[in-house]
Amino acid sequence: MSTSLPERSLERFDEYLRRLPLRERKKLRTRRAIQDHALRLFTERGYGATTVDQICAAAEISPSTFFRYFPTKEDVVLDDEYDPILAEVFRAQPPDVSVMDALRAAFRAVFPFVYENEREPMIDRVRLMMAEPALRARMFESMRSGTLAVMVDLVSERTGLDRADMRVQAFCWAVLGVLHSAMYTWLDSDADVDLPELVDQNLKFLGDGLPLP
Amino acid sequence: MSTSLPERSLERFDEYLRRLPLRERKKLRTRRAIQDHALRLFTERGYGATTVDQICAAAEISPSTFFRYFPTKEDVVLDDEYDPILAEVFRAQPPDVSVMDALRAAFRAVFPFVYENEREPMIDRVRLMMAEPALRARMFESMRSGTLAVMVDLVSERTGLDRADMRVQAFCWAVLGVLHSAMYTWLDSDADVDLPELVDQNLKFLGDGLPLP
DNA sequence: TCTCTTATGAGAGTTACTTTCACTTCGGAG
DNA sequence: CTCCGAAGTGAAAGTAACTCTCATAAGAGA
Repeated sequence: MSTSLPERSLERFDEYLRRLPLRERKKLRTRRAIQDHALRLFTERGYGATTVDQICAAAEISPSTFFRYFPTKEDVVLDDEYDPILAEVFRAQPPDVSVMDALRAAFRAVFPFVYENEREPMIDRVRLMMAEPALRARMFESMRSGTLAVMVDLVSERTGLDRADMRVQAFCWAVLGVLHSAMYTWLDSDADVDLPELVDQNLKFLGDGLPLP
Repeated sequence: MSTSLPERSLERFDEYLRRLPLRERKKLRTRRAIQDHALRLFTERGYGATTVDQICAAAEISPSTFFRYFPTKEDVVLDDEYDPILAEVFRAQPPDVSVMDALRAAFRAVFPFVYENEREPMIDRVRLMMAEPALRARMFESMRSGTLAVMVDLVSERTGLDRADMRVQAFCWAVLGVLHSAMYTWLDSDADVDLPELVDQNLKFLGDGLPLP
């Protein structure tokens, strides 16, 4: 297995691996190898121009193994798993904090996490997702079934409203909307501005009723 | 060509056709035939279970013709073209009307239009889009590059703000979010409630700053 | 060391989509 | 009316993303 890969915080990762049974260790390593090689090939020669077979050759696995790890080629790029953190921080907010402010606190906690730990690969990934229509669409679908569902849980829980209540749904969908907005704005600035800060501003602006001149 | 199709306001359509040169007429008829047969097959046996070849057989065309009319199988279901109406009504609003209220007026004008004219096929289409993840994702992408872009134009035009201004982007993305919310709520009620009304309520709620108890 | 479970690889098959090329048909100019 | 160019169409072969099946190999537990 080639070692000329971008190594996203390798020490921490290996330390984490050491505690797992060998089988799990190999699985995680394979999974990560596929992702790393795929991301590298995508940025090198483009998403559409890279075939699954090429990724497999680079990662030294068979195509059947590829699809055992990732149901589709698109899923290699989409690897969010930050929703639990979001939920945890949100629930830890004292009850007198408003829903929007609790959400802002939660995002302030979750975004810096991914932002600091693997900044460059994340920028590559987001840039890739925005560049490829198919990936953009998949990311939306992923956020809809993931982040949105979590937010609906949290908001209905905190307000006592039904999950199906129009206000809960509208609130969460609007938040999802400005999250997308923040990501686009962030990318347009070439990741120059601070993403957590941007998200926070967007949420505040949303809570203020989107006042325009 | 079979005539046992759901006939969406056929008289009006034929009247419209009569004014076009023969070539355009045939093209539109072929296009519509593909869509009708596809939608019928999709609802009968499911989206994934229907192959393009089956659609072609039903519409009596060749697969190459199919892809000449629709770049992908998904595009058969996505056939929005209401953004111009939205823009027109929005621009017709007097300058003292707020951005959000102008938008509400625009949506009140555009939604009843599609809603009244082809109610049943539209419900089928939306239901299909929501049921199939791939279609959901594509619809988002379509609204992002279509409706959202139009809204950004309109809002920046009316406020004098730059299109890239964070407030313009956040505003439009939030609106797009609650639009999605309204569609989901609508479908959950089995299209029982009034969609235009639902959209209007959502926009008002958004403009009020999403007040939760 | 010997099973038993589970990950993997090989290969064939399906389907969405692409590309090319020859054929037909329509619309207009003379 | 007729011919000519443009445009729609179909047949067929090709690519790539998946899917399925089955045989093999490698870790886990006794």
